[in-house]
Amino acid sequence: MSKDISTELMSVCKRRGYIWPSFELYGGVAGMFDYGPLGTSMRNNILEAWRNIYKVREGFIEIDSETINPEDVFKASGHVEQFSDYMVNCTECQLPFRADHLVGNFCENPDTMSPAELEKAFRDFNIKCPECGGELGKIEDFNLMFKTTIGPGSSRIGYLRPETAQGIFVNFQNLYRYNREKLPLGVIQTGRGYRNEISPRQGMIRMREFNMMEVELFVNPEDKSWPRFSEVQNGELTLLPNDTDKTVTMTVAEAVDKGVIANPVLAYFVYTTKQLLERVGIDTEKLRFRQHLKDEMAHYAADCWDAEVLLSYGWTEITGIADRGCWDLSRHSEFSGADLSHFEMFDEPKEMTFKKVVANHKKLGPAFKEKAKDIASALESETEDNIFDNKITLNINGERIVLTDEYFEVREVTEKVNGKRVIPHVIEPSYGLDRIFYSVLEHSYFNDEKRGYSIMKLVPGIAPIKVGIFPLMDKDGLDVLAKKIFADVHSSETPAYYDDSGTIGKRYARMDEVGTPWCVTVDYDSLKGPNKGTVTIRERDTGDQKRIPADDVAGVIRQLINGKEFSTL
RNA sequence: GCGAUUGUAGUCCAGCGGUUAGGAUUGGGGCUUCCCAAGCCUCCGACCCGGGUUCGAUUCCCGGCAAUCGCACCA
Repeated sequence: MSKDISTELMSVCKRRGYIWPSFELYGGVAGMFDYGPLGTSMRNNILEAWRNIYKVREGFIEIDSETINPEDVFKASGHVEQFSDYMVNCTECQLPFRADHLVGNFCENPDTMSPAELEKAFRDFNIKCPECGGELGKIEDFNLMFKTTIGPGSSRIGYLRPETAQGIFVNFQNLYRYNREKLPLGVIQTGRGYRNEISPRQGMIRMREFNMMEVELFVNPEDKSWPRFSEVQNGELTLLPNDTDKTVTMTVAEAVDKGVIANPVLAYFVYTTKQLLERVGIDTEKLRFRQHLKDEMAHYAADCWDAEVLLSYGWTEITGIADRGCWDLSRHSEFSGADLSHFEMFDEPKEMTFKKVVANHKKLGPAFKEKAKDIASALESETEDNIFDNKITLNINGERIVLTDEYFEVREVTEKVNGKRVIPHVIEPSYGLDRIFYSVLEHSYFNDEKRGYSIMKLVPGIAPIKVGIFPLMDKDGLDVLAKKIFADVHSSETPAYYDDSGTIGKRYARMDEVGTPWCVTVDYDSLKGPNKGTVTIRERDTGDQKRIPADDVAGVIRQLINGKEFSTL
């Protein structure tokens, strides 16, 4: 496939109302696109297909959180550190470098230095380009998050979220309680994310403001099975594991058994992703799952697979499916101080016998007065190991207090333990909606030499318009019947398009170009003769026509959308 | 961010230091029993933005913005 395809396709998309580059009136802004009427419909259809799988089939719960987040969230998530680098370009060879890395051998804590300090260090230590020895240019702040302030003044820093995931993590306690404190807990969210890309390229593939469909599945770290795994175990996957450079085809069960994919739940959602992409019209011949390379994987990720599709731009990531371990919840727990763990009940309570330090309140009270309460609670968290010479040394609000054994006793107790606390692990299938949208268009786009124009072979479920309805001529009562059918179809909640302009061929062509799967035409036979009361229905991809009763159009279209074969009409 | 190429109706392309800026196609209206972009008539629609040179710039020069490609970055 040549580069021209994307140019041609974007031209059709712009002309027909799928996609418009944003702000063209004012010269345009790179990496930003608006969805036109047809694009908006199709995008909603893809989103609905995704919801049908995750919300309906899997029973996950959906939320909608803020796009502007306070700085704390991204400090915890690591984005503040990870997305903010000082960069410097060599003035000779133009290669960019992390400024803090260059001064690493000369300065303490280079990552805390300001741009001015870094530039001073370049001069002081005579640091040159490590590649060619050229002079280094001026330092630039390289922040991929859009920064803003919340409220008046500039004290409260906020960022536009670079992913929707954090909105789920910061709501973990609410979600966990909503789910009645049970795992697995599947949560989904769609919405926009923002990254101030340095150099957006490849049209809709790298956007500065983009739409995501994210799933965060919280599971017990010790149980990465999945109840419906058996339903997909024989499904085939095209995989590109990170220890080889060629793709292998194997079943889901094989991938897990051979340890290619780390665990069943991850494998299940890799296959789910294939199901979704196929359903919305991705050509599975041009789909593969590539495992992240060891050094490419985030340090916390246990395993990560990207769904990649072959586009005119080359293999392009459109979905990432990662086992993020306990990283996200641990970080938010650490930064917020909140308990984000799950209480895992044992199958049967365990009797555990251990030695416990018990405070003697009767003695403590009179001896320590108002300090007694703090001392007692500190005592009870002590263990036998800290008793030396029958004494325990405590640190109460900075004061060192030594207690003899008249103030406590060590008792052997037997307690029933019902379970333990664990930090859930996160399985994250994260879908780039705009990339999927574009990929569907590219995989559906065919330049039909015979017809002399392009066809968009969208799957019916995704097509923004399901049926075009035309009177052969805009007179003689043909228009009356056509308008009635149009109203019928709309009454059955099926998007249709009425067209009475120009010649019939032109109207078919228009519908083919935007991907409408069927067209219905009212002709003179519809009004009189043996075919009275029937109309023609035409299939987009073949051009084949059948006659069906005019009254049945709405019903037939619904059947066709639901998968009935056109040839059986 | 660097380099190369480019920027004219919705789309594709032509052109020029002084033009009513040209064509094709799309789009609107009309005619035609009109089933695969048929034909005829008719109408609407553009020189990316800002400076400079010049009597005069859509055209030449500089800068910006945007696009395509390569490098880098990002995932």
